[in-house]
Amino acid sequence: MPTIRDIARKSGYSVSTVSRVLNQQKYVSDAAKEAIEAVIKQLDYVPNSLARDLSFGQNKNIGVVLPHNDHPYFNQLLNGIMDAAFSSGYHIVLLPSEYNRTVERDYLEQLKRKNFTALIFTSHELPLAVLEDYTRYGQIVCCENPGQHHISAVYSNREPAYLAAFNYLKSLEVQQIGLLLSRNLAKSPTWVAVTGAYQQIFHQKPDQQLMIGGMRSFEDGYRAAEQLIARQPALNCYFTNGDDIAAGVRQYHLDHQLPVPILIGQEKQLSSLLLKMPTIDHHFFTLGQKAFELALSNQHHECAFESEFIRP
Amino acid sequence: MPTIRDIARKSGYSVSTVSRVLNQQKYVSDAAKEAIEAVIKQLDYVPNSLARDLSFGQNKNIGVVLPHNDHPYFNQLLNGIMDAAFSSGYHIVLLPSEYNRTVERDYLEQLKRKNFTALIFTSHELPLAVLEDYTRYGQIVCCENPGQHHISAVYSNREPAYLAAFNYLKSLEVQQIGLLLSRNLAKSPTWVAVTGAYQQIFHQKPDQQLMIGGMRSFEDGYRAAEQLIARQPALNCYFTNGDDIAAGVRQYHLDHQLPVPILIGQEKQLSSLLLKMPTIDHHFFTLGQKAFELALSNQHHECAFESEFIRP
DNA sequence: ATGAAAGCGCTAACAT
DNA sequence: ATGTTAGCGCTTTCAT
Repeated sequence: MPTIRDIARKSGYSVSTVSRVLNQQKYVSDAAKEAIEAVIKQLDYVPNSLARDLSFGQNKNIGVVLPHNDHPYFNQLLNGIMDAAFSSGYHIVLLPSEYNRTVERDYLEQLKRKNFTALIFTSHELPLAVLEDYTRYGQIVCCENPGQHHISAVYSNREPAYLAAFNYLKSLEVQQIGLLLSRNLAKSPTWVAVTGAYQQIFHQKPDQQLMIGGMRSFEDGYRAAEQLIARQPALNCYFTNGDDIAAGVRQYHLDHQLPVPILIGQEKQLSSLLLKMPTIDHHFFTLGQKAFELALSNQHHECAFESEFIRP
Repeated sequence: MPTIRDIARKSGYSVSTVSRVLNQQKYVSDAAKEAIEAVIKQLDYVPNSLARDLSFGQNKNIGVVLPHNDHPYFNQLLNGIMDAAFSSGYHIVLLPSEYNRTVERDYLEQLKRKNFTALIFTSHELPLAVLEDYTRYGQIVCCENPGQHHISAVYSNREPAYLAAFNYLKSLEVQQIGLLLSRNLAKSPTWVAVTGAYQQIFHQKPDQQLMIGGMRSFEDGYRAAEQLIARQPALNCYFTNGDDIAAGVRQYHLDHQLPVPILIGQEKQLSSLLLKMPTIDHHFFTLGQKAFELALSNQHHECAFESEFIRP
């Protein structure tokens, strides 16, 4: 592989002049430019990125930490990130965390080693204080409200949409509501927000027996319906964390000659459109785009969107 | 940020000794090791990856070229790749190509610049000869039968499963079959394989009017059913390129009081399990794992699997 | 077991 | 406009 020195020697110019034409800088005569470019073409030369990165002190990689990639939340967010990254010259590195703190910590250490220019946490198990601590080594963006922590963030304010959704169900005079949620943790922000909104509207806590977490797919919804119906045969209303999950619930009802239930989806997947059910749009794609934007910035930013309750 | 020289100075040892303890090499006295590690901890030092990569002549990034990420084919393949990469110390860089040759060419050039150690093409628009040409700059793995081309490859032999599927439909004495396929190109390998198998079993070409390409999702299946039923109201059998697509078709039939059709899915998504329909497992996850393995190897390998027709 | 020094290939400050 | 050279921070050969 020829190096910049080879080009310099063969063209009769110096390395700095070659470097100048490579980087399209000023102060290069047409003659020099032409001669050098000829040699470059002749020797089939391309500059070495590793050397360039070392010299520049950083590479063009943005790490994206995500626990797994089979939930629309991560898919849509990632698509937004990719979309924004596409024409930027930056690369997206996929960093699976599996909700493991040690793994997350390792990625932070890699940021310190300059393996990435910035890190986007689509979700995190580590305390925000830890993330904050690493911001001195590179930009870090998280996807939730960082509260007091000095971390760049993009997130959607979910409460209003949740309130609207429960209000809608209240107006339908439903008796019981199955709550299908994402994480299994009662302390997760989503869980808290949903139960909070529920209480505000119905003036009581949701029935623990009708709550299930860990929902990711159509299949999960199907099985959840099975479980909940066993506990409460008359159940015919579900608030779910995804359109596909709702579709699974619906399928279970259909398959077992139960009346089609009242459903609320989330993520605004196209299935909600087809099944004509209400959904909640958290604007994850847009969030992803914004997250990437913040990752490139070196200032602190917080960017809040508003989730939207959508009736068919 | 402290460098290896700082550690050397402060510990009283030389740079090379420090390097030895960093890389856990032999020939370091316990005293030296201890002293050096103390200083490392004290100064909160970590080695710089950029410098390391330059010195080593390559980084630990594997680029994965994929046209888009909303088809289970790519998702499952990617999951397999990620799974294999997870504990390897290598990173997966997502390289969206959008079926664009110029973009693909650019990724190949980046391989040449040593921006990646290897490249996996889950799909490619560029001729295989071009990919082959770039193998001198790093390992390249493609996900189809490379034929005469000297490129490492993983793929699944689809024909037997297609034959089995059509045989199954024949045994059911279906009159017409809607064919829902992936790409819109009549020359794509899949298209050729499917129509070939069809002809072998039914001794005639499939009806062009009942073929639709570009299927990616539940929604696509739903709309395709709509179109095909308009052309052929009695249609009640579909061979599809995905379980979700089949699910969409089924939904259309249900929503329009049409009898539930005979369906064959693909990709062995869980929906086929729930909907109790036959499917074809191309083992994409396994393929992905293998693709990553080959990416790390510097020899030429080809690895063929066998697709599997699965009856519920 | 330890150290000195020569790269790795490029950028950029400085000199001419 | 062009050239010289000192880094960037690490690994590795070759001495000792």
